[in-house]
Amino acid sequence: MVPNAPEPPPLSRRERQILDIVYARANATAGEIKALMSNPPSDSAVRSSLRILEEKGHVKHKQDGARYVYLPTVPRKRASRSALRHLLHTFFDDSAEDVMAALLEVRSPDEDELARMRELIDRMRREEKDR
Amino acid sequence: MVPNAPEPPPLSRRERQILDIVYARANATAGEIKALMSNPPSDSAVRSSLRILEEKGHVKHKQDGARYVYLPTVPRKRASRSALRHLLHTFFDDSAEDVMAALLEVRSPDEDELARMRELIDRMRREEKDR
DNA sequence: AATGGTCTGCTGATTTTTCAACACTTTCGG
DNA sequence: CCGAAAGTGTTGAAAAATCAGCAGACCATT
Repeated sequence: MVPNAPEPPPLSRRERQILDIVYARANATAGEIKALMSNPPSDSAVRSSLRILEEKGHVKHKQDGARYVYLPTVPRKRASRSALRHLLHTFFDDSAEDVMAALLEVRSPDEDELARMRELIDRMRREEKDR
Repeated sequence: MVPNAPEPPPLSRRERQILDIVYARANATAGEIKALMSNPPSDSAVRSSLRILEEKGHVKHKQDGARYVYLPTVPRKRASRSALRHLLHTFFDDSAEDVMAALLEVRSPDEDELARMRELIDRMRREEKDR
């Protein structure tokens, strides 16, 4: 048993799928979530899973007329950093450089985006110099 | 129903945890996997899950004396690109630049690593110019 | 008011996942 | 050689996940 040892993911398969859709969209109704699924279960199955996600604290809902709009409880930014850390550790030996290489390969950014990415690095280097 | 709509993750919670450990280490015995888990189940529970992962085709084993050493069937590089794409889509609206910003924040690379990352970008820019 | 469509909440049946006990085999150390 | 430790393979029970049917509520239209 090792400190910081991985716990199993907290969400089941369907829960994970649904929460990912909610994060990708920023918010979603049950109907929207269902429409975004390939081979979706019934309406009520989607709704049951959302209710469980809410009980577990991963989403909350706002009333929109008669409908519920579901939102993630953990802000996207925070969840994204956590997911990124997990990715770094699992597949990239915690190396930022290796993720970057993969990123460039996967996304093939255009000239403008490359320039902006370069500027992010330069800005951080400047900040490190000021330290 | 939308083209490229997300499927639920193919692995259950415990399966996911175990496969992530196998990827992080490159290979592992059942005993090693168990040792790396917080609050692990019994030996035989870990082994059962590994056997199911193997039946599902996610890992294979090599015999090492009396012991099995488990390896991922999908190469780490390929799995990492797939995971990165999913991360991009779920949390970053498919923006490489946004992932980079998160990466810099999460990892706080040192001067050497920043320089190497910058060089990756510059190399890609050169390649784009040659196109 | 009646009707149809869309929604929520609940429930129990079914399926999947998780688990550990146990039998057996192999390896290691005294 | 023997016993203990470490390993594999199997199995069935318990727990968790998944599902859809259904009742009722809400909204829009006729």
